[in-house]
Amino acid sequence: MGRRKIEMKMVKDNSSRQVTFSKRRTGLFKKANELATLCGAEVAIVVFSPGGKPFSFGHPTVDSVSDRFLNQDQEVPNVKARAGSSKNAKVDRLNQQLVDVMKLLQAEKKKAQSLDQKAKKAKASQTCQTQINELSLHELEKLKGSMEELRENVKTRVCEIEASFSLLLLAQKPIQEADMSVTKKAN
Amino acid sequence: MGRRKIEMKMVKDNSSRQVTFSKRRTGLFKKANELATLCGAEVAIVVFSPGGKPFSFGHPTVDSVSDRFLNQDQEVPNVKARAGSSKNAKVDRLNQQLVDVMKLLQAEKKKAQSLDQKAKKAKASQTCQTQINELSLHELEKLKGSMEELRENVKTRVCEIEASFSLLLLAQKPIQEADMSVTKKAN
DNA sequence: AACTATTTATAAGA
DNA sequence: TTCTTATAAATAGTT
Repeated sequence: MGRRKIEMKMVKDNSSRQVTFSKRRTGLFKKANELATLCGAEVAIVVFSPGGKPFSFGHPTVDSVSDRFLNQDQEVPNVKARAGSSKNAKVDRLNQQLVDVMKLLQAEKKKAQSLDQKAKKAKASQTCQTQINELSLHELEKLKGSMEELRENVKTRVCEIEASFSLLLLAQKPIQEADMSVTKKAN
Repeated sequence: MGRRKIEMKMVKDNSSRQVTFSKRRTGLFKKANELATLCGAEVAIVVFSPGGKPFSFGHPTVDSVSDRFLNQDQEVPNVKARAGSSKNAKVDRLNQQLVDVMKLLQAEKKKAQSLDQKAKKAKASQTCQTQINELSLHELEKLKGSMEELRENVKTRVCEIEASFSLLLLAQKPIQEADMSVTKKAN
């Protein structure tokens, strides 16, 4: 959008690139502001310059928007049980694992509920100092264990899903590059 | 930028506002993509439409960028050129959601660790009956909350993955249906 | 969803 | 860096 049309490739010259970045970042944030103003939309943008400096724009704030994004409550989508008719075994496998995770979560939910109840009981009998002290400590330990267990279980499941997903991607892109973007840091 | 200049105020007409949102959101994401491409910058955008539907753009991914933003101190990750305008948008989306889950687990893990430490502290000061009684009860409540939060977050993520997965399955079917199954519920 | 008259963004240049 | 300006790109209103 200027004197000349430019190719959509990385600007080679370091200095020009910095200039382009500044101008375009300004433009991007302006556009974002207009979108928010005109449409009443919530917008959050985070940008790192080629030099690694962070910039952000948020309406109302970066945090509020990203929070909303991360905690999107969604109802449970109906599981399309297409496993039987599928031609793709890998897909079926992935699907099955998702079901497994759901079951796992259900189980953990029950477990957590019983822990909740015990916690409430403990709180109710708070008047009895000594007893509750020991009890709550006990529950604390159990809760800790439960939490670690839950964390481990979910982590395992996610790893499994991830592995199958990589397979799936590879199957869909026979000659293309492996999807490194999925790679996670191991815990 | 059109037939007429418009005031920078909320568009009143509901229908026009939706149209404006669609057009401008597209433009915003395109600009973001250009910024990332031309300058090698990392960009993450999250937008909620006036109707509450979430949209996002990330280069390399929303999560990698927001993560870097939140933990500003890490080294510069290499930018795997992975534009949001990829051919296989559905796969990209699913891919990203998997990354999301991993990120979530990381966060929860950290949280759980800090809770563990507090629990240990509580245990260490067990000698002081009254104090520990109150403290452990407090931690018990926090653990409970944390656990519920973890459970909810994971559930949500799994739902999202499942939704995208349904999409993927549909996309693989010869007779493709519109991907309404992935439509997010307005908040 | 396409079209186009205009406005806006911006690549070069100063 | 900031400003100027010729031109490319985005888009508001229309069909």
